[in-house]
Amino acid sequence: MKVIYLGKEVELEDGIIGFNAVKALDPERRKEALAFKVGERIYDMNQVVPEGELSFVFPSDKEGFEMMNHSCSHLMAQAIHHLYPHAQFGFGPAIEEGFYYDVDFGEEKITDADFPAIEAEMRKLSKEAIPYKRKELSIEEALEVFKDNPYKTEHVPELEAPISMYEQGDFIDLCRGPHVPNTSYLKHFKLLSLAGAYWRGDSKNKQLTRIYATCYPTEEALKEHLEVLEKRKANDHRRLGKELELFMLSDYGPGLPFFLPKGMVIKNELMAYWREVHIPEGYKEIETPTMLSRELWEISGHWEHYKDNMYTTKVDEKDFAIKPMNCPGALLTYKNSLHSYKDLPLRLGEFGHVHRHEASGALNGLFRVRGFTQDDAHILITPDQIEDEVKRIMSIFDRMYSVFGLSYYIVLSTRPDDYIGEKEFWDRSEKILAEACEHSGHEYRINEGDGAFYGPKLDFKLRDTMGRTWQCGTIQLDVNLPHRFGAYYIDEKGEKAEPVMLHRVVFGSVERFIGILIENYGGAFPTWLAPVQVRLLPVSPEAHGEYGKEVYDILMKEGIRVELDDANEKLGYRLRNAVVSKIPYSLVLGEKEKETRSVTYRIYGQKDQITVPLDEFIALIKKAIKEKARF
RNA sequence: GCCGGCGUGGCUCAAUGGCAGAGCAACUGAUUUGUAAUCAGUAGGUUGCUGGUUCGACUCCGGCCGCCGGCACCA
Repeated sequence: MKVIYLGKEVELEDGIIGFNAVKALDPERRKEALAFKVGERIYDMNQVVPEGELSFVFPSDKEGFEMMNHSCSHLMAQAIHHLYPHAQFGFGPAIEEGFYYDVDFGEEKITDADFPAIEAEMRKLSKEAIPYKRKELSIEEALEVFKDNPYKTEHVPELEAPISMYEQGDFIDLCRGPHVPNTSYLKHFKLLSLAGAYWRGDSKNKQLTRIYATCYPTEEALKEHLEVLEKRKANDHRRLGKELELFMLSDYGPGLPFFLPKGMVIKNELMAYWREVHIPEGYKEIETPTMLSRELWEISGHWEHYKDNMYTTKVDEKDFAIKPMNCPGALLTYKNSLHSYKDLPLRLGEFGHVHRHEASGALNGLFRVRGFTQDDAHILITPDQIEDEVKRIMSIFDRMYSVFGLSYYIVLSTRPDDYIGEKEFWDRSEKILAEACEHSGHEYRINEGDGAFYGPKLDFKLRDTMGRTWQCGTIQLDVNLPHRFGAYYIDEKGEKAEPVMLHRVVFGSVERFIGILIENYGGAFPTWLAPVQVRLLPVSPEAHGEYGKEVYDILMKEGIRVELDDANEKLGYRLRNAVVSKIPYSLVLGEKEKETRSVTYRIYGQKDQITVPLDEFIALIKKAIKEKARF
């Protein structure tokens, strides 16, 4: 039999299994190979090698890592099976940085204090080098094997026969495979956390206990990963927000962030930047009320569909709701005057402070809050302006995200089952959005059927320190709301026509975006965003404090955010404070500087001391601010 | 909302049934400082709230609130 190996044709005996193939082709690494791959499919080492392009999977490969973790989830399940014989197993897949298994422990309560015992049992089983044996059964046979497990019993009939199983000693599990040859390949693992997870992700179902864990090829790699997890915590925006006094949260208003003076600087700078970009793009800024009457929310449909998430109140026997979205208000402003097709696109921007009663368990720092500011805009266009407008918006997104050095991916959500409007409108819009994604040069995915009932949408996802992704920007097409509000424009023929509305946000929630930025910069903001841009440090406050005050006044007048630290402390101490506060520029002012009207600056994260005339420093920092450069 | 964990001075953490403590920060004084922590002193807590068990509760138990990790949610 001939196979292609490393681009060359090689001869292997017919019916050879993976173990023997690696022995023949790559004898040095034969003990490391976890599996072999022919074409796109991965096989266990004891399976017969079919014809095609052959390669081997090693622990260092992405596929190898995934396999190890998948096999490790079976190992963990076997250990749990030994310690908790009544435990029933749901699903246990590999995930990006490890694996989990959903387990029904019945009446038994499990806490992370039980982890060491499970790990110990896993280690014992690992030493026994129990082989993973693949079996293929009919549906009836599989149901017989799992007759006591309601979860597998539910799952088996949904699969196509033959049903593959993997048996390791006294434990058997339903599984597509492939797996590492035996449990001794898994030595460096750790159980990480415990969580409740609904069976099949449906909150109507029973909640199982999910155990998250991870497995690495070597002890060093595992250690390294655990260190990464620790380091990520140091960049957590909640921690940095507290340390740097950017924002706070109070028990008096869960999910309702307070912006402290330093955080407010960032928020204001972001809004200023937003205007700087949008006004020349033809956006007009509006402001609509925070609270509007029930009748309005009935027209928009929110009263019926979104009431559980709205804060409502009764005034003079009349129901009001605090806005969870800005669209109805924006449409009222649109309807305030008559519009011709010549007015379109009409771009109405608004920093709208909305409130939504999110589930208590969903709240998370600035990422998920109950009150937040959307950098919203509602754009009213004719149906044939969709393409052009979407492209314009995407170029704004690209421009703005790149200023922050943020990478993102796009998700296109298409027509759901319960859509409204013409199917043709949907097809055309989806095509336009998909093309826009392709031209953007960014990674994009399609979420089939996940669009809103009123139109397809593009979501822009940014990643946080912990590797979680958060929706920030979005572009949504909407044919519903303009219709419900009876919005129209006069077309070329002098007839009334219904506009299409685009909802779009770049930051999404300014609060969430700030959270992402805090983590992205590790709290060390570029000069233009830094709450304090310059800290002045007179060498001796007594001798040089006067010059310090002079420089302070000059920089203040130039609009630079400056602080003077003339505390009665050594220079080293005050410099350290400036560094810990992550201030971009620390300026040392001593005898030399005083005499020559100069400053000696040191940039955050660098050790160089550079002395320049004061005027020159002002010019260089202003340039950095103007260009939104880091320094 | 659900599962599990957690809640101690402004911050980070200790004390596990027996007198609530440390470091940092704050304040006072000395020192007058040249690139990541000068020294000494002072003050600061009804241990999230609430009910119970106990001679005695930060510690054990119940309820509530909040936070954290997930799940669900995010038209």
